Amino acid sequence: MHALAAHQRNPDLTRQTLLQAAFDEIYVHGFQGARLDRILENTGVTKGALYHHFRNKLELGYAVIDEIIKPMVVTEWVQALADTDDPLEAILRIIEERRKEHGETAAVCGCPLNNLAMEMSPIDEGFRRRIQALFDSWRRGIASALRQGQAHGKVRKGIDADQIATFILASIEGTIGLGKNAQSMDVFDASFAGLEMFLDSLRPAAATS
Amino acid sequence: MHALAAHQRNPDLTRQTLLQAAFDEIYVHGFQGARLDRILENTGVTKGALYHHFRNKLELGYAVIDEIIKPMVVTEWVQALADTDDPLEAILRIIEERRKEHGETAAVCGCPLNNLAMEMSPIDEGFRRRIQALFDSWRRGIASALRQGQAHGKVRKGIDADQIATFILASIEGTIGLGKNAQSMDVFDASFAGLEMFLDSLRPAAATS
DNA sequence: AAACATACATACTAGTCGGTACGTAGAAAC
DNA sequence: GTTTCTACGTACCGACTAGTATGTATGTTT
Repeated sequence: MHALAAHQRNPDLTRQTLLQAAFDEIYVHGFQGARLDRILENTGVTKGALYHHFRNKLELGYAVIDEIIKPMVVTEWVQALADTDDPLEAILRIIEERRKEHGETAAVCGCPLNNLAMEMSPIDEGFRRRIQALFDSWRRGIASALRQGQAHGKVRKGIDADQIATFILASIEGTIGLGKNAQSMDVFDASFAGLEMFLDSLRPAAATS
Repeated sequence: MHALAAHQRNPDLTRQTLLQAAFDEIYVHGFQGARLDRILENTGVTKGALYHHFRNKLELGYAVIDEIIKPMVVTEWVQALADTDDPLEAILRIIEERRKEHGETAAVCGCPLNNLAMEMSPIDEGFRRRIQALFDSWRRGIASALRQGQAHGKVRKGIDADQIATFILASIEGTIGLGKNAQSMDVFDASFAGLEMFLDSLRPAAATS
């Protein structure tokens, strides 16, 4: 609360504070359930400031995707997979890292991108397109990592990297989603073990390491 | 619109009409985004009738899960899997059946149960518990079908049926979710092909059929 | 230091939406 | 046929909420 100092002036910080608070609010309540007043209360920013930086609620939502969620996908997944020789191991490692880092919140609130996808895709085309673009770059990141893995003999050559990447992404989101609903790590772990099994089945038959 | 005749009296029909319209409304807009006025407009039922049958919006939402969505899960999945010897083939068949039957709507709006799970799990415990119970029976249905498949030599014996069932369920929901966002069958098909591959990997090594 | 644009702050509004109060018509009971 | 309960119908309200109008302080330019 009151993250900004009393009467100092710092537009970039104000904007960033609003974006982060909006992300948190949307993360828990969804976009439609998000209340601007709650964002203002949590930041100490006034309504005038908010509407100075963003034209309306929808633009704020779009900005959250473009400036908060997109960098998350890029750094946590696309870049993290860019230079790996063993994508199958890397994917499992990233998931476990994220679980430790985000902790309880992620278990309860799930994946911010998928939440918005489920809520807004049928309702608002602007949201849908932005979200689809992110899922697409995420999927392409996995696919090119898989191809790199194939080149290094860590992944079977017979598989269609794009197809498998899509399924891996779907499995990850599904796993997070089930865990979010159950709010128990057991469900998440069970599904995660299945994913691990599937990824193992993508290894070349002979050489294991 | 105006699904009920002018001044005829039929409380059971009125209630059912409201439930179905509420389901449709929630399916598209989510529970928070659902508007009672729109439900009334689409049915021709008045507000007095609605509040005669349901105490408030939340109770209506609960009733939609208990009386509309739960039967869906039971008939379309639990019962459909109950008496099969080859669950892997059955799962693929059910998904394709559902795709043909529900058609465009399901592609755009996804899985009603998963939508509510993503939206309401962190917000309302009553929703969360009901949804979790449905996912649980769904998962148990898959697991017992897998065990039956193991008994009939259609599924490898080495696997943990409960674990794999959880992952299969997660993959299904993830696949539907990605397809919903992309609104193109290509994405759905790609992920579906991956699921098919995974299910194939669960077959016994030697005997194929 | 005057002029101007940016970055807020405050007060208010128009509209929406869940919910309620109250009335009434039809059906069942007696 | 009167009472009584169920099943609605109508009108309205209070709370909330996105958005706005307008004022003002701060930094920048010239």
